[in-house]
Amino acid sequence: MTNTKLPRLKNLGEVEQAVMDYIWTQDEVTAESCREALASSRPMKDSTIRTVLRRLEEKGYLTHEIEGRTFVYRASSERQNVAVRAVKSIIERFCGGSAEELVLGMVDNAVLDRKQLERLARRIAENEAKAEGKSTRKDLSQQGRRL
Amino acid sequence: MTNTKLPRLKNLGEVEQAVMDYIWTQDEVTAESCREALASSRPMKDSTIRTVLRRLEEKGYLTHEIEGRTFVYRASSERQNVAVRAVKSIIERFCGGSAEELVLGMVDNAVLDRKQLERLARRIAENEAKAEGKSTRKDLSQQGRRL
DNA sequence: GCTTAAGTGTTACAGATTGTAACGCTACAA
DNA sequence: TTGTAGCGTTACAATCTGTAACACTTAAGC
Repeated sequence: MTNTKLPRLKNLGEVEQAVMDYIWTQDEVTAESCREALASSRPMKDSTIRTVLRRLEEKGYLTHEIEGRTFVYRASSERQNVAVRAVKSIIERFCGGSAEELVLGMVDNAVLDRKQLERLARRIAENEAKAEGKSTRKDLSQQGRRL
Repeated sequence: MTNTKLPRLKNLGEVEQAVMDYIWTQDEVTAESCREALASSRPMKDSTIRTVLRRLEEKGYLTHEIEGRTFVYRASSERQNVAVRAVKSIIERFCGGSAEELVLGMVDNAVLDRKQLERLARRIAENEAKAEGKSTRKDLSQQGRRL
């Protein structure tokens, strides 16, 4: 489980990506807040940004609720999960399914710090010990992480 | 260094991706070998696959040499590097540049095994000790890794 | 109640990307 | 010298993206 091969996320265009990048830094956005935020680097009419948002929702990146009569969008999954999902797909494609070498590569390429990695390993090992199977550990993603 | 923000790799279409996936499992391919390999899941005329290969080369994913009169393609960068690069871009986009939480997420999501992670950390720590700054450690990517 | 404005839905459209391939040219092999 | 393996050129439709106008709806103010 958690292993069901989800359909590959559709590619994002440049603007779409930019919008997602912004949204991932926010909790929620409206068309307007979004438009304003990107205005400097990317001026758009409001109908434009709304189209983009709608499309992103179609592609499964966003959901919206209606607040009053305003659409409030938020990233449909947590960033982390999207990230992990994306990485997963990379791992499948590039590394024949094994993440190990990838992480090594990340260290080699200074994407990840050796110390960080050690710390992670320790941290996980500890948690491992305590948790001992009861919490799926999935919940961790909810425990106020910054990611 | 190694940190120069390379231009975002262009998106790949479905077939393009499939072709790359295949090529990444090979050392080198020709249009024909490629076509055959994908034939079952994706029959293509040879002119088709050749167009795809050419486009992939344009996008910087492949290079070719001429052997006799045959184009021999190979992935332009090592898989690992491409993977790391891709992951890097994900990290930038999703995680504000920090890989740490991502890796945690990978563990949470069973992408990476806790044991693997520990092993990695150890392995790296050891290597670290020996290497002690002389080899950039970049070279490791050359040391006959399976990735 | 009527008017207005904020906010959504619908529709359009051009340019780029992708998948697919026919055709034509060139050079090596028989 | 003739077929043919293999490349180069060109095409074309479908889809994707960026961009936006315009029409519709409804809460709010007059």
